[in-house]
Amino acid sequence: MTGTRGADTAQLMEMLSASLAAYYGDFTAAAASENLTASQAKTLNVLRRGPAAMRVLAAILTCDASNMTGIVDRLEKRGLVQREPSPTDRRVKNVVITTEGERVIDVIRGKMHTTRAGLDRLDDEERSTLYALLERAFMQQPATA
Amino acid sequence: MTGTRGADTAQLMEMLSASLAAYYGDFTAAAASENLTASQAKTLNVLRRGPAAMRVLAAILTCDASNMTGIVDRLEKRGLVQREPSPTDRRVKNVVITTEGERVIDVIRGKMHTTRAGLDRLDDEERSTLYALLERAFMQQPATA
DNA sequence: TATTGTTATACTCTATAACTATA
DNA sequence: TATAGTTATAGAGTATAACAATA
Repeated sequence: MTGTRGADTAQLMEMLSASLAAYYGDFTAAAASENLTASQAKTLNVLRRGPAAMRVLAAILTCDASNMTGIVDRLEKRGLVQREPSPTDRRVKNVVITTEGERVIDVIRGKMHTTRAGLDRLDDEERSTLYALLERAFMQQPATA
Repeated sequence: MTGTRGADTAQLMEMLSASLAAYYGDFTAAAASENLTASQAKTLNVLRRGPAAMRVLAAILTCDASNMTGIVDRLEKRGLVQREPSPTDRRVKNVVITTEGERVIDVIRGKMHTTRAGLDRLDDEERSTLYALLERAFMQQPATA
């Protein structure tokens, strides 16, 4: 665990790439099993924590605002989210997840068996270490939060 | 680094999700700066290590074989890859990266400033640890390699 | 004037099904 | 029969530009 092998930047980026691809594949498959695309599931995942304006959603999903219209349209058509007018700014529409939407995203999370099995191979201390290292490397960008 | 905070599965999966978004956003932006989509750049990245048949590429990129036709078409039209007939099986076409393709994917890798800066925050031992943990968690799936 | 959300447009990615040429 | 690659098709994601309503 303290060796130097496999620690140069190129190899680490390859490992990150492969790991994140595995995670993303697991997420996409779980979403597909509920007939949702990855973008739709990601949107539900964000809304799971609370309502957000269209513009805010687009910023979080790093896509153009015009894309959110279609994504939210499809989620709304399936009754997984709802558009509500903002009380404070009549230009803004807040998107709210429905009870059914919460149910579906929770099911998807529960279906990420590959990721869960992988994380289960780590003990508590290793999981804390992994969390801390990812946080250091990815969550402290100067102006990307 | 040995604390227990932030180590439960749900939080760790959130951190993975956020890390993925940061990494993928960095990669996508770098690819876009060279007028390539993420799928096109990912294909070049795979071919950087050697030729591969259409079918094999599709398996690695986890998409249907029919998708590769279009992706490789566009890369070929820009002179970044070439289709070559397999000497051993006349059904198979091997896709080979060109010198220009190698140049472009190397440029893209070099432009992943956010990811590189993040990894630079870790010292050698931390990088080795991160590599080992990711390998344990994601690279030892029973039948997904 | 600037901003929010939408529409229109064009391109890319994606899976499914059907096709061809091989094996 | 089965497999490799392609084509046709349709749905979804994506960015750009232009627009109406609101700030």
